[in-house]
Amino acid sequence: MRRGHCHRHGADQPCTCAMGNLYRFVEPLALYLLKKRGQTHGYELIGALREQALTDSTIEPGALYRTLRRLEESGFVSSTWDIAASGPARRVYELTELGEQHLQEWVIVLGHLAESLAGFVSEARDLFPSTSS
Amino acid sequence: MRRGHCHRHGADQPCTCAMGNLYRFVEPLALYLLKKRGQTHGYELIGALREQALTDSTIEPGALYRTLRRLEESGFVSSTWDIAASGPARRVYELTELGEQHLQEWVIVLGHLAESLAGFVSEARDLFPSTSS
DNA sequence: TATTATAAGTGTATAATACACTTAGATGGC
DNA sequence: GCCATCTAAGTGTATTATACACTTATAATA
Repeated sequence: MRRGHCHRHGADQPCTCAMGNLYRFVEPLALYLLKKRGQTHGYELIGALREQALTDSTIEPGALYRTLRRLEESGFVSSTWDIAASGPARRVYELTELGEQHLQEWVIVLGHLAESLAGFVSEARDLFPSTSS
Repeated sequence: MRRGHCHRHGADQPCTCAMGNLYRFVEPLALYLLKKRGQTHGYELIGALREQALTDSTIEPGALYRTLRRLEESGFVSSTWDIAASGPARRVYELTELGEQHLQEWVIVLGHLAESLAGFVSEARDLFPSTSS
């Protein structure tokens, strides 16, 4: 997306697309959804991510599938093929013990980030004269 | 930095370095500092960024200099050379009108992100049994 | 039989970061 | 005068994350 032009969300208000590539937090979101749902497959997570996204950009299927692959290589999730269900075979993922720990680490890191961002936003707002009232 | 190993912050608690490449928010931080300080040069901003960083990783000189260059190409800042001061010549930056608007957009976007992150962290914490008490 | 929904990807370009390295002016110690 | 150090502004290049398009294949439905 070219900076300053967002065709998806219009010109009503600035959105992450128009600000360049913002981190989408695919990894912690995937770990969180796996923890919450127990077992799931990628395609189902794609739907869940449409409602969970932390920015106003949606997370792409490609990004999710690659992230799941990497999480498995790192030992944070394990997968098995489900060929019993109707439709194409599903690769069913599950959090490992290590993955649970990793999610908890993400929660700590993102907690700090949320606080820092809130503080920054508050300080930055003070630099501009209030337009309301 | 290899994931899971942070030589800078030790093993006391998870840090952004060990979680992979997290967005460092160099652009909004630079815009904010320029708004706050009026006129500054890159080297001074590097020092300021050491105290303002939103993650526990410091922002690198290389990233800042490239960001300032890009901001100028986009018309968000303007620069002039200061050869009067002692030492090597300084490229002195200043926010433009467009840059002020862009900073305000960043504040809106990061405000939303801070809220989303705080909500996510809160929901994720609920998935783990409390260890305290 | 053709279309659509489901499911899991790959290809490839751009963008952000990580770490190392370079260039060059000024200052202070010897 | 010479060398180390501080100041200032970069560049080189590899890795990681994202963006968007595209492919493959199974099953259900019209």
